[in-house]
Amino acid sequence: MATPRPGGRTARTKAQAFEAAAALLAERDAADIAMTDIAGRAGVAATSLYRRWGDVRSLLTEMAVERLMEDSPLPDTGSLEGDLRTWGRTVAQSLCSREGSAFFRILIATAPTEDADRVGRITALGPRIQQIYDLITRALERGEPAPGVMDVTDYLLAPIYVRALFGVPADQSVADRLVDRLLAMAKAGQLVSAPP
Amino acid sequence: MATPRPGGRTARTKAQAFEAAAALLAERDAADIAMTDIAGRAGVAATSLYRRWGDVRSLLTEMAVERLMEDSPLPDTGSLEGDLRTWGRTVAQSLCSREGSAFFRILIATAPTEDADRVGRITALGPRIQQIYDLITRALERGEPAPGVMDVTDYLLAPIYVRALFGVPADQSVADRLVDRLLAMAKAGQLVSAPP
DNA sequence: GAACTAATGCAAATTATTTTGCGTTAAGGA
DNA sequence: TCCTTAACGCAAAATAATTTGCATTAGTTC
Repeated sequence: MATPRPGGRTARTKAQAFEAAAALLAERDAADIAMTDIAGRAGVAATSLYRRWGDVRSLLTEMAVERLMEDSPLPDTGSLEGDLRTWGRTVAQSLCSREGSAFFRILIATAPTEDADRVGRITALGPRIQQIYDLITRALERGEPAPGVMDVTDYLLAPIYVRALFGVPADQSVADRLVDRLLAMAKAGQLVSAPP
Repeated sequence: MATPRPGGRTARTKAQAFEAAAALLAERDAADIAMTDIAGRAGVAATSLYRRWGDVRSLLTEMAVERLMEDSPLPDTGSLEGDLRTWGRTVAQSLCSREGSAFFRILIATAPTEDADRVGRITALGPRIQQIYDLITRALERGEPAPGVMDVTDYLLAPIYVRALFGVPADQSVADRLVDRLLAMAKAGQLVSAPP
């Protein structure tokens, strides 16, 4: 039978490969990174990488997803405003750093275009959507009025994403302003407040 | 002296190459397109393409920029609301089509990460920013109150871009709703109205 | 700690990509 | 029309990327 071995050596190889990939991505463009380069810096045979990931794209994508998820955990401040503010700042800081921006762009660049891919593309957006959903659900459970998931996506996440993609700096004040306006719109009753 | 020859044959080669590139991009992922493939479909020698564009990335980028600019011309309806609505619909339709989405992702994927690049990355965003600027300037000259360029970017362009990138469909009603809320915010005085 | 085998490394073979040299075609100006 | 030469096509050479076969290492189970 085929018994998988996630232990010791395998995990070490993956860690080395991901670290090398991240380092290379920090110094040059994704399109200029070859499997050979990653193998060389990681101190690993290129054959191993080919056998495990098939091609550079897959390796880079997997690495980027893993790294991006490590950042921006879900806060719990007790109020929607506090949660959104904290989360917005974290996301902005994570994505607009040089590293975060590169990871994010990798996800978009490598997302397949085909039909089955829609799932793949949403994968990149998905986890954050889930976080938004959780924040809103908690607010509604507390009895607070809250905007819909798509509203938060449109008016908080999207502006941050666009800044990250195009290299426009986004500090805390930018995130704060976005949150302020989102909440103002929600209070003015302009956004749909759909309970889960 | 080196006299450039943009005429006949040169233009034809470029047109054939771009058409082939666009066709290939419609059926497979950008990373799976080789210079050889484009040359083959275009009925052109690969050497010519290498000599002119250097690599596949440059060719695809140049093509995508050209094609994206052909769409979404600047409207002039006489009112800011009308202009924004028309323009928003056009941009949404252009970017969220299968083809437009692929072109747009190419721009982001191939934009260099380095320092000098900031210019390069903004290139993709730039033309639309200019359009926004023009719309707003016209409105202010008519005496209409108008939001700032970054406001339109954040609340109209960014949501559309994010939908395009992640494959979320965006029809006219989505664009219309975004415009409505943007204008509502502007009227409520929440947005900075900075004259040029 | 011995047997089993997934995962790795290494070298050679294979395939794909990119460059180079040179003859040919055709645009642009006289 | 004729001349000049930019842009092209073709074939061969040079590089780079990927695959394959086999020996070796080291988790995992018993």
